[in-house]
Amino acid sequence: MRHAHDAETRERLLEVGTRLFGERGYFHVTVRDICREADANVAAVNYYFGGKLGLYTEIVQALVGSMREADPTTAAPAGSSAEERIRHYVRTYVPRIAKPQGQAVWGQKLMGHETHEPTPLAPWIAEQVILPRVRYLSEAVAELLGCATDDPRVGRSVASLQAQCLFYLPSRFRTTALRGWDARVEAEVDAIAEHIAEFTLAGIARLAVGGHTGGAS
Amino acid sequence: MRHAHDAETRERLLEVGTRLFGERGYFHVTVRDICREADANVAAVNYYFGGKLGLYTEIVQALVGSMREADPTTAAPAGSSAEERIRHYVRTYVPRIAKPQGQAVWGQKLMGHETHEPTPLAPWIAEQVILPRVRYLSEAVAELLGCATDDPRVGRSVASLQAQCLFYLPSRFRTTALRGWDARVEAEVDAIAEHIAEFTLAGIARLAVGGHTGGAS
DNA sequence: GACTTGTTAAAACAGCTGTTTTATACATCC
DNA sequence: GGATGTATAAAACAGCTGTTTTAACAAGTC
Repeated sequence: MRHAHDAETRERLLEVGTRLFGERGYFHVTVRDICREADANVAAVNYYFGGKLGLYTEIVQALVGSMREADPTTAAPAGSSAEERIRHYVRTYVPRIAKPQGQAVWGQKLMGHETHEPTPLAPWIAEQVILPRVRYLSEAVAELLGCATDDPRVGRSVASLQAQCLFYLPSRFRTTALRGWDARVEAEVDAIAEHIAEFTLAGIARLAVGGHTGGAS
Repeated sequence: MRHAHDAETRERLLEVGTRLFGERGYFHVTVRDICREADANVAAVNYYFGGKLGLYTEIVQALVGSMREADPTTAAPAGSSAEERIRHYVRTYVPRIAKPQGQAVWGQKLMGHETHEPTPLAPWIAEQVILPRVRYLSEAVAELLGCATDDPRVGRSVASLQAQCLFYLPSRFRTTALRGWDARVEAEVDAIAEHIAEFTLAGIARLAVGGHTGGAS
């Protein structure tokens, strides 16, 4: 097994760590879990990464990087209308959230864990992943409403859209407590995405008609 | 020994436990934390409740009970229309979620924790709290759509509505990573509730026009 | 008095946590 | 060859976890 200048161990720790942190979140994974599955010694994590948080940091940075590359906000056809951009966002984002594949799985799941048990990296993650997304969506919504991006209706509509998408993040609760949820969602992802897009655009359209900003109507 | 302050320790454990479990979730609270704040011995939890899970169970049962009493689905004026019922639901539910007060705080927060780190009680909680709510909303939405409650559009619309409401559950992530989020939400709860109601009703209205069930358009 | 019963207190328990230490291989360079 | 540096392994570390044990205390009953 041993010796030979493998960078293999370090690599295996990253692989296994990515999967386990994604599955259970930072606090529910032990260094020993990772080392056992990676066929490495308990001390290996400290040797290569200076500690559990060091390993986690490197993993998160890699995942955030790959998530930014495949950002649904950068892939929209140039010159497309605001409505098209929103549809495109939902159509690519929802399937990625609901039944993620490859690397993206762990990135999405890890975001979910950070949501409810933030690590010291949470603020950085928010800045890297959330804010660009919010800015992009805000512009599209503001365009549809014909108002500035700091109009209260914009932020609330973006929240409504994002809330609907994130609702389909696989959650331990729905998996364990609502039998059949995961299977149904997975089978209907595309229809769900269409629903969210249609639902959201209708909501925005009504806000555009109403026009007010505060407690409208 | 039947003195007046007989049940005091037991009571204090329940009080402190409710608060701490609500704040941090089951797994992030230690028996020692509770006992320290309750001025009780470490062994007290086992003495009165048979263990940490026993204490948690009793707390959850009480909270679920109080949540069912104050259920927004039972308070709607009799004979009101489906649209009125939905508006009423959102108007009472969102403020309760976003800036909960009294006992309700911990009930809502605890639900949030169960979502991402379910305890053995999760299935029971789902059955007691989630399902009645879904059934109630499904009926109202089906009425608006003029279709059966098992129409795919119904479940998806209920999910869209519920997702928007739950989005405003105070989350550790948004509190720590998005400065100013909590304050803004708290100041604008009522406007946000109006937004969600309007947004949702518009979405449902469009689905009613479209009419299809699968990947509509 | 002794006995029981309900409650509290302190200590100890075994188990797991992240981390550190110590030792031992191997490879490379001088 | 010996020194140096890298990588692994095993053990030990101090700290915390939920739980259990043991003992003490107070009050009511005989």
